[in-house]
Amino acid sequence: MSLETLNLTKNQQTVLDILESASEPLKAYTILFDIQKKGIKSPLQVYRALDKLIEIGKVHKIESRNSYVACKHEGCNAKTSTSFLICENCDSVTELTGNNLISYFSKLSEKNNFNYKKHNLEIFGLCENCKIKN
Amino acid sequence: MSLETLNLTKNQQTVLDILESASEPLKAYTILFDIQKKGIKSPLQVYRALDKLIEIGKVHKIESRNSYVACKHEGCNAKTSTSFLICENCDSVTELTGNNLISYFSKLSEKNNFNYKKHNLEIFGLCENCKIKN
DNA sequence: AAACGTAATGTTATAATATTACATTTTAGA
DNA sequence: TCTAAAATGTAATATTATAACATTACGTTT
Repeated sequence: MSLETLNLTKNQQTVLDILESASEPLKAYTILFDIQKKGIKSPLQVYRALDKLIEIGKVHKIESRNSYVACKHEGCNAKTSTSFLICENCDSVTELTGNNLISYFSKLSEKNNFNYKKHNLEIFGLCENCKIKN
Repeated sequence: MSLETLNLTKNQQTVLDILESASEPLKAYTILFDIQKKGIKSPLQVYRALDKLIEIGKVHKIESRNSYVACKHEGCNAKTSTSFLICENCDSVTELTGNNLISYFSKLSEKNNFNYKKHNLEIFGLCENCKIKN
């Protein structure tokens, strides 16, 4: 269970490596293009690796952009819920963590007679660097 | 400017009608299939109508599902930001409104040195009906 | 070691979602 | 009525993602 984060397969490790070395979220076909020299030839190989990495919480998907980002948090609990600050200028992404959001959304859901399970939050704006420049 | 919400074109009205009569979000190609008898033949016609309807706030996109939902609020201010409760069982969607979320997210962004512009929030769980059944 | 079970892989094809390009028509407003 | 902006029609194509199925890798049980 906890070991599965350690035992990545070659394809999974290859995909994770490229995501971890990227400064912004990558698209699946960008990943595919970038690692074809490492033996990954088909989209499906990338998507399967991504699926697994997402499942174990090492990678998150940015839904509104169809792109994928490596999680920087040790033992990230965001296997299901994710919260991001996304810079509209440079496309950099910061992941928000902690349980405050979850409890806030749980209460909000309750008020609407809704049983909270998980969430995706994407906040768009300008990151610190780009605020200064613009 | 404010008139444009009243003067929908035929294609726009056709797409809006089908979204308004649906009980859950629809996908673009589902819309296309459903209204081919009304003279809309190509994906582009649907996407253009959707673009316009989204622009004026009559329709919102559910990013994580590539689907589209009609807004039930008069003069919805969610032209850019949207917040949804999405039932994982029946796919029904409730839109959250009000400025509480926006101010909450603005403050949260500030704390992270981020300049808030807009957001997408998707909360997944069980709606009132499905809570009871399950 | 041999057989087995499970997860992962490789490969081809295809499905599903969305946009580009460009010629034409409609519409609202001066 | 003229005109500029918006919308339309049509074909082609780009982008994102999955289905189907045969094969391989590898740990576990005999």
